[in-house]
Amino acid sequence: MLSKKAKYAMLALVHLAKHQDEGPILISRIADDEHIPQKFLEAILLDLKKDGVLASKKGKGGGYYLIKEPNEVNMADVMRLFDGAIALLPCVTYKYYERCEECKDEETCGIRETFLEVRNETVERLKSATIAHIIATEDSLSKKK
Amino acid sequence: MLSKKAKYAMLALVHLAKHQDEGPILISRIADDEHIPQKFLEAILLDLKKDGVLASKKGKGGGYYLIKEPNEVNMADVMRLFDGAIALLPCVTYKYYERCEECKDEETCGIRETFLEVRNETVERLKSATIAHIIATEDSLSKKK
DNA sequence: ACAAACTCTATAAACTTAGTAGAGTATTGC
DNA sequence: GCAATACTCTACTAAGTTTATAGAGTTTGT
Repeated sequence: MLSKKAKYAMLALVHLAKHQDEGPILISRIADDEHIPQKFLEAILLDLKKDGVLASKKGKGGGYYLIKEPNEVNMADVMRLFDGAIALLPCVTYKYYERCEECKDEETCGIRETFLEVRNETVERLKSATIAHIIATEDSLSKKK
Repeated sequence: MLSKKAKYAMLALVHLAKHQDEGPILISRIADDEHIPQKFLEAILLDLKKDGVLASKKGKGGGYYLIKEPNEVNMADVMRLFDGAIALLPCVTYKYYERCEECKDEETCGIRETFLEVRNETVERLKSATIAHIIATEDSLSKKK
């Protein structure tokens, strides 16, 4: 399962993209609008800033804003930032690779092969899910309704 | 991430399928061969028994054995049994459905839509990953090597 | 100077995971 | 019938993670 952190981060990013033309957005506003505990959100936005997705301005008129284009920020990266690996087994991750202690032969492990395929599909799908794509999806879902 | 329970369950099931012709298999043998803590494995096999995948025999000559065909047992079911939902968001699961507290409108949520697609792909892939399929994969990987 | 607003550190409750201990129950072989 | 074998059940626990909260600190604009 996605952590609350990752989920909140995604909501905040979509919010920031939607209000990109309004200058810096207050943490308190995002927290209110998206129903996220403010103090918790502060830490999340800070992480996104350290990761180079957002920037902030202090003092009056301050707030957070996107510094990447909405089509350059994808859910795979967000998920990795907050929840670590996307794969369901440590032996099929790239960045977080870890051998399974109980594994006899990784190269011929059928379970590994299965979860490698799942991982690849998921990563591909999440990479194509950019903020821009999510907003477009929401527009299209709204029209149908 | 997959829990150890689910991983161990998969290893045990593959083991049982491979030795299906030898009658009941001892917990201790599976634990030794697959490098799984025995006491932990006992609980896992019991769960699989309650779920109707395995049966057991007590006393001398006893042990566990498959009562479903290897092509009828898939990793989606195993994962659901031990780890709950396969989906990454509670709002896109069928059996474990839960509304996201912070969600404004589920029907038009772009994040939900993304993770619904991921879920569907993953479930499909894991359903096709039966024990029989995993063993066949291992055979084919061994030959390549 | 002062208020606004982000930043940083510390702490904690609740929950989950992974595993252990030990007594209990059923079955087989002799 | 009895001893050995092997699964079953209940209870417990250590460690780690998640989801926060509290409060002091720092920077900026006017």
